[in-house]
Amino acid sequence: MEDVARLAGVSLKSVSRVVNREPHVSDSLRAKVEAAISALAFVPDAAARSLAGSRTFIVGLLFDNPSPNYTIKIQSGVYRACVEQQYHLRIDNIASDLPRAEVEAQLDAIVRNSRCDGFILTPPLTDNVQVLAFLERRGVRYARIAPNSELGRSPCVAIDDAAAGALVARKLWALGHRRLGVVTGPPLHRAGDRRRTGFLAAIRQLDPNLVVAEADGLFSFESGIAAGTELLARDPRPTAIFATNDDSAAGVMVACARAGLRVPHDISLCGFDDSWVAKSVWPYLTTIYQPIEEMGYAAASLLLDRGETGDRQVMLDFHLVERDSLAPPP
Amino acid sequence: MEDVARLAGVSLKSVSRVVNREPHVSDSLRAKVEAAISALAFVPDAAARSLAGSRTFIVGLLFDNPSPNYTIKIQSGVYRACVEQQYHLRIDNIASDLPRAEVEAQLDAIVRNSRCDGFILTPPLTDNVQVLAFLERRGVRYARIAPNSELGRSPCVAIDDAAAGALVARKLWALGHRRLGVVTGPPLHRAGDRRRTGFLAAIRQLDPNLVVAEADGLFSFESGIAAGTELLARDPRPTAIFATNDDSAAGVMVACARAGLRVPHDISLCGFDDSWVAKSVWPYLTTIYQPIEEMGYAAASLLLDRGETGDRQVMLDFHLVERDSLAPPP
DNA sequence: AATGAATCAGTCAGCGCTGTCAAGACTGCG
DNA sequence: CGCAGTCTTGACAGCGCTGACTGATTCATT
Repeated sequence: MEDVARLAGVSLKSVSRVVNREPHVSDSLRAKVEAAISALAFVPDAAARSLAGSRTFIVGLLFDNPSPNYTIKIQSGVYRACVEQQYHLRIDNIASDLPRAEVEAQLDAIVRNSRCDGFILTPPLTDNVQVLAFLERRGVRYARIAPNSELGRSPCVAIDDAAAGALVARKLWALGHRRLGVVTGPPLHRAGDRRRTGFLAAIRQLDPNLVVAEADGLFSFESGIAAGTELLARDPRPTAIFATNDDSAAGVMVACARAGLRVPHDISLCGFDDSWVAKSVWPYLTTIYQPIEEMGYAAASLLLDRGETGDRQVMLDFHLVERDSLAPPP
Repeated sequence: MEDVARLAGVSLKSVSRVVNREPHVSDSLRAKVEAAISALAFVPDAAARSLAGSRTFIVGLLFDNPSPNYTIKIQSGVYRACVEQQYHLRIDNIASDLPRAEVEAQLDAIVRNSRCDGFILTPPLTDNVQVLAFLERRGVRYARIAPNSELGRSPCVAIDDAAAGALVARKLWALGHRRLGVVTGPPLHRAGDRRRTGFLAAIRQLDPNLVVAEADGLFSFESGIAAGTELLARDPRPTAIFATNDDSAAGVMVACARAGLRVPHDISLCGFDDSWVAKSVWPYLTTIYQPIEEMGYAAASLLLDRGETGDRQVMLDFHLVERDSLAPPP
């Protein structure tokens, strides 16, 4: 930095000002310093910056019980935002299904050790009030991905799960399906439940008397097989099933195959997530695309735009990815 | 740290010595300091440590074109090792299929910005000679995961892919299969090729005259469908197929279903990786388990045990996970 | 024209550690 | 017993930056 200052003919502090984009710097000075910086390929020392200043230039990404596909996408989005803003990314796992004290101990260790400037919370952590309270008590900034409670409490990014569920409902209806089934998500997964209620509400609007068959799933492949089997045993048998995530949809597909039913000829199937499984099954799964990578990116941006932009809540778009698992009823 | 020193009645430097496990520290002093440290729940400041010392306590994990399942497992292993050794983990993606200069530019930025104490390379980066040379030129330590060339060049961890291929061969043989097929991996994937050649060599040993049918795959689901379809069209049709990774095995399974063949009753199928797909298909896939998480852990340990243990090359165990896709020939 | 407020640039201490050097307390050996 | 060599501890500078402060201008206001 000293070299930069000397080359630009200014003080150390001025270089620091330019690097940190501080206000009250004249254009001419900024230009001189920037020229010197690029001439010398100067890279500020992160350690010194965080030692001297209060920021650490590290963003912490907190996962709990991560599912690979989801995790990797979130991570890459957050990473992209970090690179853009010259931040570093730190990943931490935490087990939130332990007793309260232990969860706090883990968090405490992470917060103390990492000294992150802020954290990004993913589901189901994102709805864990205990975690939120802890972070707030410590005065740590955080942004939440796909929260389903206390939206206004902190910056967060999500999609409208209910509207997405409704979109699926209208799509199946438009194809002519009138005997419908839904595979639910885990009891505590609020987003999953919103997909379901959005779906049901849209159907109710289309035909108040239509009863939709429901079977409990856990967002896993195995639970999908079980739920699918259960649904296929109903009389009348559904002609279309909406599984509220892709993994359980893949399970339903297996249940169909075992029941001798061809997708989509005999039965239509729609998933949710557009995760990697959607293209690891045959036929390829029609599903709702969630911009997971974008959500990570948006959350990190929210966290790093130090309150400058007013918009603390970002709703992202979803859409239906039409592949090969939907057709009119037989 | 000052508080710790005061409480223990020693100098700052002595606390530093204990924290850094430096030699020539008496037991009594160490005990005093450790007591004070835990009494005050002292956590050394990473920024100050790296500013004052030469180390940064950061490990960089480099990915190129990551596949979610693999990535997440490697990452969690590396993470575990980092936590144990009080290191931080930094993740970086690099696109290695660009022109040489651009690859170097990316690496340069990462190395300069992150100031990592060392890097961990994953495939296919792990075999990229250009990257290795760059890192060495910069004097940066690195460890490689699953390399397939120049093993002695740096610390690395791998499994014996050829032996694993041979294990599959003997297993299928023992079940009575004599008409065999193999789905290969991408042309440049050395580990995949070693699985294949290990398999072929073992078969040749069992019966020098037996010809194994081969079809090209790319480690993807889609390529597995194509390769499977091709193999099933052969005359005589194989009674058992070895796909050199799980994704392509899942594709083969679809090809079987489309050909009206039931796995494992009509045809046996074995994958490789024991990735998450292996339990997202029906029937569950019999496959070779690779300790991917352990590989990450071992690589990080290798990197952080600053040359103290002599063993610079770690071979990890694999094993056959017997699930439901193997049976005697019909 | 005089006053206060805002803008721009600089000085310097110090963030919390570790490396270097040095001094004192031992040890073993002739 | 004395001396060199080793072990154990401490004092102190300084790593590369930024925050707080200060002074010199310029601008807006009455």
